[in-house]
Amino acid sequence: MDAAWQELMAITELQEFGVPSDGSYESAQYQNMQPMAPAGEYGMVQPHHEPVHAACELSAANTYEGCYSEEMPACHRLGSNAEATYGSSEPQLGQRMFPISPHTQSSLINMSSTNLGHRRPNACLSRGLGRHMPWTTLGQSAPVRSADDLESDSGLSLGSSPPLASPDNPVGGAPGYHNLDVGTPYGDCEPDSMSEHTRRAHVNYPMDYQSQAHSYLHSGGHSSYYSPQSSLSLSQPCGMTPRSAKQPGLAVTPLYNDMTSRGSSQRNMFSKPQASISARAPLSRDERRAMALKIPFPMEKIINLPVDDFNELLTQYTLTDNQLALVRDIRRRGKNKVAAQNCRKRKLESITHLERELNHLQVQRDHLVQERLEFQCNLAFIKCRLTDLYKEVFSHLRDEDGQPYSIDEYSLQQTPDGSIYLVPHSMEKRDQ
DNA sequence: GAGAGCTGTCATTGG
DNA sequence: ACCCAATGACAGCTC
Repeated sequence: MDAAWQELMAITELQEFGVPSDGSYESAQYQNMQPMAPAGEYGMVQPHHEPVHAACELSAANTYEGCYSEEMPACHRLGSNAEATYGSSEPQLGQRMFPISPHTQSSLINMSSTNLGHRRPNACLSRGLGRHMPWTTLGQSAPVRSADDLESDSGLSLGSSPPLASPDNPVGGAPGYHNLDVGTPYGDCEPDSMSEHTRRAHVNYPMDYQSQAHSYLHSGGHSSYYSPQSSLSLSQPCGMTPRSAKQPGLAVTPLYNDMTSRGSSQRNMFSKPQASISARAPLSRDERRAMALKIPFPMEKIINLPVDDFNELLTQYTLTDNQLALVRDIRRRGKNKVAAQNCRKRKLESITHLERELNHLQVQRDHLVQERLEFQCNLAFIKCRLTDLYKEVFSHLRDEDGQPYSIDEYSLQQTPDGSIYLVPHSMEKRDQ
């Protein structure tokens, strides 16, 4: 099964990425870019259209239907073949997802929203819901997995995690994520159960993400806010103010241009396509969600802005409830992710510190034990020496008759003023 | 295949 | 009441 899948995926990759005749997918992609038409309700549709157009033409009707199987058990899909499967084909999901017909999109969205089930109760089951995805490829069974299945997290720099959250998670405080229609957030045309596993797989297949992000960044992913020119304005400043973003026709891509390392790597994409491809980090689940919902500001701001600034930022845009819910979830998850990282770091540092302190105390204890032994030896030696001196003094003492004193009957005692007296033991007992 | 380690996420708690 | 940081617990993934 795995081998068969890898084979199939390999073919798909050829179809998807082998298009450019010059051998440079990036350049071909870029050159093929065309002014964007407003994406309308399908935020991601347009952005992903051009880059994979050829491939999609080839398989638009069956791309998604063809890439994943309905038959493999959900839990099974998490298996070892996931890398081959998702690494090569899943990332293309975001791309291929959009060029397809509205009907297919609706199906995808349904799939997405369906697949947003809460992880905790039954992650497997929730992932398994992907079975409802209308993608059946060439009648071949394959893991069904959403993009979010392949990756999660709202973080800016780190990998991903299992899906959860808001949209799919009723507990997550994102009520709008269920029963999503086409325009709703998490119904974002983006499958929602990407796992860390696949995220890492994407690292091995950066082309997929790269092309997706590329499409989004440079082909008017935020069609509502940006003009088609934005996709071609490679030399533009990366940052964009929210207000300017609101102005139609401005050539800016606010969402991810502003992102940390990821953003910069994307900016370099055209100058050094191959290098940046391999270096690019995959988009996280929340990033892709944000793109799908056309969130008009960068993840970095969503997560890092102080609450006041964040709220002010939100007031600068007219966001739907779903967008607001997503943004707040992204913020919550992003902050918590950083907090968890810091917490673990502190935990490790604490453990390291305690181990170091333990070692130090053990050394100190050993030293004190050794010192005690030395003191005990010295004390024993001094006691012996004192006994010898005592006996010697006694041996020189004589009574009126010139007879020596018996050490058993007398003892020498010293008074505070330094005087020494010979005291009979009988008197000692009486004094006591 | 089991287990350790890593990571993201959620729930909870306290400031 | 709300926000936030910290943290335990859980689950998925990689090695």
